[in-house]
Amino acid sequence: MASPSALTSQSDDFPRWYQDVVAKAEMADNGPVRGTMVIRPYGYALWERIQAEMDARIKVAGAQNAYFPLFIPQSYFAREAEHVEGFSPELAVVTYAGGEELAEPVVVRPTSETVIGEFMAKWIQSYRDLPLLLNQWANVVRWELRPRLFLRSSEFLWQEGHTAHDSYEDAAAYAMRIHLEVYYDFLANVMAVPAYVGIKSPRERFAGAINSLTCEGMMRDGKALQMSTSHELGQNFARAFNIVYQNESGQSELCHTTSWGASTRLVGGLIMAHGDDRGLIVPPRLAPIQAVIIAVRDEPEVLEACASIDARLRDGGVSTALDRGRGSFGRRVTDWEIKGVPLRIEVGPRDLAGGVVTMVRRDDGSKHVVALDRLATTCQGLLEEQQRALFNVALARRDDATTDVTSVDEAIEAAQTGFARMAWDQIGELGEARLNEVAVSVRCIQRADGTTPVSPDEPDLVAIVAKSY
RNA sequence: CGGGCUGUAGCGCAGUUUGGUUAGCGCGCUGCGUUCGGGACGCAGAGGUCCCCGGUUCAAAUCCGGGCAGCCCGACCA
Repeated sequence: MASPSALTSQSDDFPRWYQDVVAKAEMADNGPVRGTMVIRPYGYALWERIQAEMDARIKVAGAQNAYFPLFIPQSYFAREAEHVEGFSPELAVVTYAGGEELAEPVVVRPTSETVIGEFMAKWIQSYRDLPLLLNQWANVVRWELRPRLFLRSSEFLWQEGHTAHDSYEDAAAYAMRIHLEVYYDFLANVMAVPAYVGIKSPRERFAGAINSLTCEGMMRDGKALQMSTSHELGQNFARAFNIVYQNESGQSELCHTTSWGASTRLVGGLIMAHGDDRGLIVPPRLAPIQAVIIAVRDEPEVLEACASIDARLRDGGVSTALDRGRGSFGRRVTDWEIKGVPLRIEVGPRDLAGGVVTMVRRDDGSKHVVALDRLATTCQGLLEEQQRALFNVALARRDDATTDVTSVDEAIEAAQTGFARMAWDQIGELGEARLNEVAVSVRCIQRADGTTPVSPDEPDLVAIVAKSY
């Protein structure tokens, strides 16, 4: 049955729908300074889940967490020409502190290649010190003129990995490993987002990198969102910061470095990749609350039953919330739907009389009457099914909205509603410029089988073309 | 940087043209009661430097001058 809508519908006005979800699911607010963001507890809980899953994968890949300063000497940026050029428009610079003008202005980090490079140079002496694999969880500042909560804010949270290796091959292999085993794996298996993987065109590459790997997700309005990046920095930063090591025969050599990151933008991606007209849809493996137990009535027997169901589910490893029946049923249901909780467990007098509860999946709204003695296993089963279904639905949607084309004009047309796929060598620099003129871009370049190439010079590569956030 | 628009309760707005008693409305909020299987309702309440400064006037949210802030479009940047 159609209920009066709490949100602007996606088809009506997608950006407005997004803002409504962020506000009504209590995820974030605008901060007092334009472009800043207050992340509210529910939004932060989602970020903490993202952090936990990615951090575990990062550690499996061998990197260790560390922390570097927020303030970076301005002179550091000048050392790598492309890097400084790329970042200077969005730098926030402190020129006055401690009651006086600073002798050297201090940059608020937009990314940490430079400071970390400085310290890598200090810590690396010998080939025995390599590879050096670091990661940090931090906030960064990139001054934004057109901010949007989670997607583009002047300050945001992220993870940035920085590594140094003794060879180009080792560095490239590590960047690829992070790209696939941390980011792609997390996106596919936790966030249920089937990302297109590939490398960035030279034009879209990170400032200072020799190659950038990317995971591009399709949002429900058909636009692309870059969900992670992994960069091969070659010897650019090693040269700028003198990151050298002695090889086995005693000669000094420059390191090869990488950097890679994913940010709170992923929360925005989560909203737009799965959300529907009823609000957010959180995949069960990511959900801070996997099941909400709703007391249909605020009555002692019902509340008691809810408390015992809650305890049993927690014992069974399900993270739960308990809704104690204050306020109207419909309103409470709607509020939990907006928050995207995967499973709603309704417990009312009618259920209890029959020795059952009613479970409702968030993704398809299907109702399941479940006997009390099969609570935990059924709950687990429905969560797992929903996790799979979300990925499969997103994959089908992505493939349906991806059109193979043979000309730039066709690519532009396809990009109005989805993605276009086209031979990379048929686009060329000129074609890419024409795309950019109409706010369409080459999101990534991949092999025909969809895997990530190691260089843009491989033959027969295809480009994924779309509008983007 | 150019053009357009807007600042009134937590949010969204009306009122300003034509100055006039106590500045309203919707949502939200507080209390009580009835409700509760898909966004409930009644009654009673709380909440305002009408962006700021100055001027005109018996009287300014309203008229005049100056300032500040924000939004949209364009340009720039990626």
